[in-house]
Amino acid sequence: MEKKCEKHSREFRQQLRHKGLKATKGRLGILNIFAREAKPLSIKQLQNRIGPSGPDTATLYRNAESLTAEGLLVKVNLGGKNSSYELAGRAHHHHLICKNCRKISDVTISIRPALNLQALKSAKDFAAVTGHSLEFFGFCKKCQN
Amino acid sequence: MEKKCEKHSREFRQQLRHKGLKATKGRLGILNIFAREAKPLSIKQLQNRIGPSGPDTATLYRNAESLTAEGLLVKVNLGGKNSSYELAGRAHHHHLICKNCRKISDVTISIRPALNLQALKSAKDFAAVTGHSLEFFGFCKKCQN
DNA sequence: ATCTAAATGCGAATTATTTGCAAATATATT
DNA sequence: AATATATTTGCAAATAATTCGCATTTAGAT
Repeated sequence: MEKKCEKHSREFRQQLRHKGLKATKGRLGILNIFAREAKPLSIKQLQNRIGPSGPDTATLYRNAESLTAEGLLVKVNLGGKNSSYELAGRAHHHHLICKNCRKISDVTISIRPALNLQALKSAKDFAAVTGHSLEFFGFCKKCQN
Repeated sequence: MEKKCEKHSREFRQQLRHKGLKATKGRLGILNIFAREAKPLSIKQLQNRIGPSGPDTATLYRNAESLTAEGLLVKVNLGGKNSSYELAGRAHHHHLICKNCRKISDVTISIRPALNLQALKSAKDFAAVTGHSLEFFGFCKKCQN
């Protein structure tokens, strides 16, 4: 497990350098957290995982932004009042959120490629559809009542 | 146009009463704004439309919440850092947002009914999928460059 | 080892949203 | 129409979420 972390770190270090971002301790820490937990995390959650020795809140925000801009993270839109992020590079997927306990499961949608096309056809004043945000809401088995 | 507004107001008044909410001047004003402008509006945008004589900010937030809870408004998730709302009761639709100028167009997706089902099948630890949020991003014709 | 642009910490500033409470008011009741 | 009462509102202040400015530090190039 120590090894796995280091393997990740090495990869992350390369990716960061490749994108022109410095491979700081803080950034590697952030990326490792996301690698360990394949779920969207808010800045606050990220901060809790990293602990008080980690980067300052402002730095976390700045890094979430720069890492997202460079495509190492993706911003996820879970409907709460704060943004969440997760590691990019995983297969394209969506989320299903329990409206009661906020548990999140990954979801894959086979008909997904057709969506952007349909959207573009449906809005005549648009020239391109570059992406979408699709999140599902419901109840997990524990919370069905 | 005066008449249309008043017709709306009468309907809204009934709906509010039916839901057990008082038909206050503020609420009718809010609903009329949303009726006039069939686009998602943030609290701040709503406030600008209503002007300084309208309800207090706190009241706008409270009403957005209560009207959403009772199903007269729907909360929309456009990825910004603040929530938007629009009038419920219109045909189910999604939005396409221009990443440059933030223009919003309505979008309808024919394969939509299949989505929730696919999501449920895809997440084995969930008992039900009750809804989803689907928004598209791209560039409008004016902003394609 | 040195240099430099990029990144960080810290505190303060914004922005977004919520809360407590007294005053106002929409409706049901008389 | 006047009254009673539970809801709603305004206001001010609290909290949460995010951003900014700037002096200091540091990763990576030389």
